[in-house]
Amino acid sequence: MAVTLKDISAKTGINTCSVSHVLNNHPRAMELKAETRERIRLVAQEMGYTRNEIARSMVTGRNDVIAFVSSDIGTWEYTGKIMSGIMEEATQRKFAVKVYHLTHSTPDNIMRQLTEQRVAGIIFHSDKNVDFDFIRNEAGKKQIPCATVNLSSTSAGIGVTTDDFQGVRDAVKYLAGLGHRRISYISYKPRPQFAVNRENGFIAGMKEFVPGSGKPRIAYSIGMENDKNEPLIRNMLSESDAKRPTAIICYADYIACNVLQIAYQMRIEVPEELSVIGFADLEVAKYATVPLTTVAQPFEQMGRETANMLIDTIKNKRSDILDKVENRKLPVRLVVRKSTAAPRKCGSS
Amino acid sequence: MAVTLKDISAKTGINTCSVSHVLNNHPRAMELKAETRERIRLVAQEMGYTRNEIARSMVTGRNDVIAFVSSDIGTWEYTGKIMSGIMEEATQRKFAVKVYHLTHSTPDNIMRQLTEQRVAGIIFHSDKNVDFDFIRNEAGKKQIPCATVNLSSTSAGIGVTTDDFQGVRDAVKYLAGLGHRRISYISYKPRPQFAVNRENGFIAGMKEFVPGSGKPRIAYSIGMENDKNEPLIRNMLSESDAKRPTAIICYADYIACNVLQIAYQMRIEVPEELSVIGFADLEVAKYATVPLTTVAQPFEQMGRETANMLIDTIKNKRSDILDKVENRKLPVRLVVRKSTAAPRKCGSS
DNA sequence: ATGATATACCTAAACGTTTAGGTATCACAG
DNA sequence: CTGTGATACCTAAACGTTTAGGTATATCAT
Repeated sequence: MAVTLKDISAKTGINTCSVSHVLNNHPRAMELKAETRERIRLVAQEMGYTRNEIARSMVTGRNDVIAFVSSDIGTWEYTGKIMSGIMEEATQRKFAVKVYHLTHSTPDNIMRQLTEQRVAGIIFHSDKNVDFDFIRNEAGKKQIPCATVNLSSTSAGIGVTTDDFQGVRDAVKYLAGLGHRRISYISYKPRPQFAVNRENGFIAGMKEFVPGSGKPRIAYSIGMENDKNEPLIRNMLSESDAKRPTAIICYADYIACNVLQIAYQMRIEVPEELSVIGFADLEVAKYATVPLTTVAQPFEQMGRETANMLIDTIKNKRSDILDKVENRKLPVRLVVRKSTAAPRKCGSS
Repeated sequence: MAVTLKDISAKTGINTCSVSHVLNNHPRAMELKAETRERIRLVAQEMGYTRNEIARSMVTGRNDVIAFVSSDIGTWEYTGKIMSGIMEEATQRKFAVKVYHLTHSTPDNIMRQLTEQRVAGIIFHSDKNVDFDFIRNEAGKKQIPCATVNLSSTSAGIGVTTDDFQGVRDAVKYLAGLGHRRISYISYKPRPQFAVNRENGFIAGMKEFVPGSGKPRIAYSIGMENDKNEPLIRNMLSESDAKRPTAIICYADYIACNVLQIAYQMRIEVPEELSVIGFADLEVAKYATVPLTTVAQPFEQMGRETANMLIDTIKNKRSDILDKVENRKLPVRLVVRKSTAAPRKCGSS
């Protein structure tokens, strides 16, 4: 169907391998007359030749494709940002990206596809740690480099996350600076690694910046669904004025939005009577009716750096490098919007 | 490196092609003794054989990969949902999905990659119509089936969108049913096809359900950035009580959120004094402080149906089918939340 | 006239499959 | 004891590249 080197060879009278050399700018193409080279290029152009990467892959044994395996495509908005970062880096380094959705397939099924298709490396991304171990082990056996992104697992390998600890600690510092002392934190119940890190950031921040504030006040959400958090938050905001927190930090923007919703229903004004801080900086933060102060995670950069590390590993592929451990924690940044202010009673106003 | 058919052949003493037949459950495998088949399978298992799809692709001339080409990865939250739908359908039909980001590359560069990598079909997705024509033409020349998703272009080909007209018309109908008569609409200035369709839905709805309401009130936003719409909206809400709209329908959820923000700043209560309706049903709609009534688009379904149509085309590949025109408009659904209610003055309350 | 060197090409083989066709052995009918 | 058909395999070639090596001709010094 498509034009092949053989077709060009037939038309120019030059053998396929010389044609190949010319069209790939292989050094050996220099052995041919400049005029011949020109003629080959011209004919290739005219006939609409595009090289067959599949055939090329077969003979070179390389396949410049990385796999992005995720359980969260279409679930969380940030997954798209991570992908965008991966794509940027991959494109720049001449790698293509294939996507695999864990939800539509079992891990072993995906692992089979990945090996059959001879992907050069795997980037894994999931909000559940469980699936990963299987993929990581299998990839290890098959010598396929593997990295994780936004997955703060404790297991070995290469991976990129954000500095969750620092993020919440910074938030506490900022609130303390505004004069807040009764700060509560909403954490996440199953306590995956990232939730633990954020929680520890809160505890450390309170100890450091609000000394003498006693036992840190932490409540546990059990998930993102809107209604699940309502009792928890309502309870938190129903305390007497003297005990009620003047600020709440949430482990996620969505939870912070829930707080805003319930505060609104309870006629508690934000930020005058209550400051609220989220985590992630999703669109909901910008578009909340009172725009949300939040800890912004650099999702695109996470994607870029993960792809970068993975492709490095692929390119220096040696078995010892497959066992390398490198975890990068990218710094996060507090974005101050309108949901935070100095507390009413104690302070300047 | 990896185990090949030849290795299995060597170990079992059976030639590669018979081994191939067995491992692919090819009918001709039946020519072998059951015992031999078992032995081959066992050895393959033991040696950890996984077939090389690259080699297979080369000899069969097929490559079960579809390309998702988008300019919006990481830009709009719904892109992930569309992808998820595509992946679901593709996985089920044994196709892999490669992703290409228009932003990190030029259209002709991407088109070259697509042909070099011999993808079987292309799904195109962009908020700008421009890029598409080039890709569509080139794909046409190369006989690569091509479909669009969420791109209401007027050009030929296969594509899936939502029924934008119906969506806004339904929204008007619903508001009219609540007793609203002064309904304004915020449209989008460059007026791409989808914006025109939604606008026409508004005009038709007003004519049908709010007869005698005069010239439809339409304002034009010039984009999504928060600050760009503020003067427009502020202006709209600053009219005297007798003239101010009691309801605003927006062409997008983000704009509706802007309306909520500004209404809040202006102390106009939603929904008591103002009803607001968005379009898309993104996360911001659920998490707005007053959860937003909006027209929900079935993004995942769009993805599924697009992939479905594309793969059908790939499988019956004949040149005449490449010119087929099929545009599906999926129905949308009004999701009523808390940003809409009967207007205060005229009506039940 | 001989050999060395450079120039401008060409050939053969390989990558790992699949496809289409071929063959050796045996049982059994006539 | 010849021919037919089934059984259980095997061989050769192809897909489109790339890699490594080979060769024919011309040029020039000795």
